[in-house]
Amino acid sequence: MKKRKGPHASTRIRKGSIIRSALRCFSEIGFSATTMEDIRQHSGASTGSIYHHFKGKDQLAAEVYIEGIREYQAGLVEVFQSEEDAREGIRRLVGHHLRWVEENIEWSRYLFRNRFSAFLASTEEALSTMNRDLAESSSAWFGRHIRAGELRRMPTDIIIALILGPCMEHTRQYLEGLTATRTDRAVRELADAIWRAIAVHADEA
Amino acid sequence: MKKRKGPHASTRIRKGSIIRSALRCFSEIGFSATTMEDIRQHSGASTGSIYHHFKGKDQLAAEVYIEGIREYQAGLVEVFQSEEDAREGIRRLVGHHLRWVEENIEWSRYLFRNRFSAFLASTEEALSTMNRDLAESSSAWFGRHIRAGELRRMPTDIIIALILGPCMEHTRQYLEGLTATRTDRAVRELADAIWRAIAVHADEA
Amino acid sequence: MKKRKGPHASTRIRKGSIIRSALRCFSEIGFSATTMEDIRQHSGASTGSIYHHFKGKDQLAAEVYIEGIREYQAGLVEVFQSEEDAREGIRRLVGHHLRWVEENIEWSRYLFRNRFSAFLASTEEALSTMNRDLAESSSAWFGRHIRAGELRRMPTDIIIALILGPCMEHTRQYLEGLTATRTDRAVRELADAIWRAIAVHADEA
Amino acid sequence: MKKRKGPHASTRIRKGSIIRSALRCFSEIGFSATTMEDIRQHSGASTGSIYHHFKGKDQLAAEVYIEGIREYQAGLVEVFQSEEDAREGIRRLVGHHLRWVEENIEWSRYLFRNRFSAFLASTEEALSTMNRDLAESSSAWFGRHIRAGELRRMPTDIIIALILGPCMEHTRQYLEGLTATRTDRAVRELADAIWRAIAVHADEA
DNA sequence: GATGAATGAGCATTCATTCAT
DNA sequence: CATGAATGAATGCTCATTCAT
Repeated sequence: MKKRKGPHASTRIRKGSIIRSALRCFSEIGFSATTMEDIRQHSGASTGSIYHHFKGKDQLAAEVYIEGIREYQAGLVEVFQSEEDAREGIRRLVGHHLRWVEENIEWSRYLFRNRFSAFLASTEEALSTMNRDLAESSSAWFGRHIRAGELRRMPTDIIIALILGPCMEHTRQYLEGLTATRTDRAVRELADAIWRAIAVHADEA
Repeated sequence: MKKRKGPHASTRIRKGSIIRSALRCFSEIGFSATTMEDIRQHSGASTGSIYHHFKGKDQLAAEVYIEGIREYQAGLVEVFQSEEDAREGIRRLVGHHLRWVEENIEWSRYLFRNRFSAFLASTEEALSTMNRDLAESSSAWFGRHIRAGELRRMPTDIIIALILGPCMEHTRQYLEGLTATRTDRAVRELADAIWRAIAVHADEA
Repeated sequence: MKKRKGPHASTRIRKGSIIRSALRCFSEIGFSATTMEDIRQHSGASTGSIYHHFKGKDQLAAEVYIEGIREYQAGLVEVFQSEEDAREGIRRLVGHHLRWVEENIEWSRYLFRNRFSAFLASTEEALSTMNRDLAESSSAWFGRHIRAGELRRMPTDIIIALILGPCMEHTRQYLEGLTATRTDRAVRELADAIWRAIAVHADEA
Repeated sequence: MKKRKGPHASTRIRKGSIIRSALRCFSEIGFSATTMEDIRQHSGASTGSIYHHFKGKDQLAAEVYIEGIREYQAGLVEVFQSEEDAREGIRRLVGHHLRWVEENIEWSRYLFRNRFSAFLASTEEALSTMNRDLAESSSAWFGRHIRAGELRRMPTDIIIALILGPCMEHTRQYLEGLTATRTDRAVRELADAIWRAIAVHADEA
C-alpha cells in the first residue's frame, strides 16, 4: 500500500471544523466582535491548532470569505455558460441569488456584510481573479444576447447594477427581516421587472 | 442684548471638527479600525475633550451616521413631497442618489458600508423614526401614483428593491472605482430602465 | 503665576519609578525573562500607564540602557577633559570603571550583559552619537599624551583594548563573583600594569 | 564484520546539521530571538526530529556552546602544557585567541556574547569541569613562570584580566567591525604590551 | 470646558514541547 | 528514527474610557 500524500483525514476534519465555527461566529456577532477564543470553543480545537492551520484571524476570515464567494458565484457562472434564451437566464440569475441567500443565510450575512472589510486585503489577488473570471463570462453572455437583439445595448456597469442591484437590495431587506414577500413571488416579480428594464421589447424592435 | 443660550461658538467649532475628523477616519479605515486616538490626532482635540462632547465611540459614530442619513434623506423627501408625475419623480430620485454620492463621497462610503454595523444599535430609535418618516412619505407617494395608474401594483419591498437596488449597486461600483459611465448618462440609463421596470405602460393599460 | 510647561511632577515620578523597576528586573532575571507584568507589579503602575510612557518593552529597555551608559561615560569624559598627566589619567580611568561597577551593580549587570541585545536596535543612533562623542574626547586625550612622549604611539583600537579590556574582564569576574582581590588593590594593580603596557618608559626615551 | 554500535551515519549527519543550523541562528539573531522553527527550517529537520536528538532548546544551545568552548580552549591548553618560555607563551595565547576568532566568527559571536546566558545553567557542571581543568593548567603555567622570575607575582584574577581582557576587547571591536589594525599587527602589539604589563623586567630583577 | 495621565479588561499571537502515526 | 499536527500557558500590547488637575 502506498504512503498517502497530503494531510491526513483527521487534519482535514479539524481544519474544516475551524472554518465552520469561524463562519458561524463571524456571521452571528461580526468579525471584530468574534474572538479567537470564541472560535476555539466552538470548534473544539486548541489555540495552537488554529494558528497551525491559519496564519491569523484575518487569514481565517479571508479564507472563509473566499470559499463563500466561490459557492455563490458557481451558480451564476452556470447560468452564464448555458445557452438558453435571455429571459430564462435572468429568471435563473435572480432565482439563484434569492434562493442561495435563503439556503445559506450564515454565509449571506457574512459575505454581504463584509464586502469592504479590511481583512480582505490579503485576498485581493484571489478575489480579483474570481471577479475577473465572473466578469468575463457575464460579459460574454450579455454580449451574445445584446447582439441577438434580446437585450438593450447598455454599458456593462449599468446592466450589472440593474440586475444585481435589486437582488442585493432584496437580500439586505431579507437579512434585516424587512421582507414582506415570499421568495417565490419575489423572484418572479424581480425577474419580470428586471426583464422589462433591460430587454428589447416587441414594440421597439 | 440677550445672553445667548446653548454652547459657545468655540464649542461648536471644536465639536464640528471632531465630527469631521471622525467621518474622515471612519470612511477611510472603517469604524472598528479607527481608534479614538486617530480621531484625537486628526481633530487636534484632547482625549478628554472628545469624551466631553460625545458619550463614547459608538455615540460619536452614530451621530455622524445620523447626520449623514439626514442629509441624504432630505433630497428624497423633497421628491416624495412634490406633486409632479411619477416618471419625473423617479428621474429625480435616481439623480439625487447618484449626485449626492458623488458630492459626498466620504459620507457615502461611511453610510453605505455601515448599514449593518453594531454601533448603530445606540441610534435605533432615532434611525427608526427617520426611516418611518421616510417610509411614510414614500409609501404615500407610491400609493398615489399606483392608484393613478402610473405605477404597477407591487409590494413595497419589491418596489424599493427595484429603485434603490440599482442605485446602491451603482454606488458600490463607484466607490470601488469600477464605474465606466459618466454620472449624467448613468442617471438617465438607470432612471429609464427603472421606469420600464415599475411603470404601467400604454399597451398594458 | 505662570502655567507650568512640561509634564507634572507626578508624571515624572511615575515614569522614573517604571524605569527603576525595569532596571531591577532586567538586571536580576534578564531582559527576555522579565515580563511587563513583572515591571508592572514592581512599579505599581498599570499596564496602560507603562505603555503611555514607553512605546513597548524594547523601547523601555533601550531607554534604561542609554541612561546607564550616559552615567558610566560621564566619569570617563571627565578624565578625558582634565589636563593632568597620563599616568594619573589612567589611574582615574581604571578607578572610575571599577568603582562605578561596584556602586552601580544593577546597572553594570544590565549594561555589560546586554551590549548586543536586539532591543538596542532602536537606539543605534543615540548610542552611536554617544560613542562618537566619547571616542573624540578619548582620541584627543590619547593624541595629546602620545605627542607629549608619555604614551607609546599605537593604533587607537589597540590602546582601547589595552585599557578597557582588563577593566571589562575584571568586571565580568566581579559580576560572576570570581574576584579574589579587593577593589582598591585591583585598581592599583590594573592601573600600574596598564601603565607599563602603554607608557613610554625612561629607558626607551 | 561486526555490527557497529552507536548511531547510524545518517543520524550523525542529521544531528550535525541541526547543530550547525542552531549555531548559525543563535549567532546571527541571538538565543532568545531564535525559535525552534528557525532551526527547523535551516536544518531541514522536522520538529520531532530535533526533539529526538536534543532534550530542548536550552540543551541544544548548551551543547553548541560546550562544543565551541572545547574548540577554543584546546588551543589555550596546548600552550599551557608546552615548556617554552613565558614570553613566547603569551605571544601564542594572544595569537591563538585572535586567529581563532577570525577563523570561527560564528562561534565567536555565539560564545563571547552569551557568557552570561541563563541557558548555560543546564551546562554548569560540564562547563565548571572544563573551566576548572583550564584554570588548573593555566595556574600551573603561571606559577611556574612566576617562580622562575619571568612573571610578576600577581593575583590570578588580575593576571587573567590583563591577558584575556585586551583579547576579548579586541574581539568585541572585531565583531562589531570596529578594528582598524590587521590581525598580525594586532597580535604583536597586544602580546608585547601584555608582556610589558605582566613580566618582570631586567631593571627590576 | 480642556487636558492628558492613568486604568485594566481583553485579545491576538507566539512558541517550546508533546505525541500519535 | 521521522513527521508534523496538536497543545495551551504565557505574554506583549491595544484601546475605550475615567478622572484628577
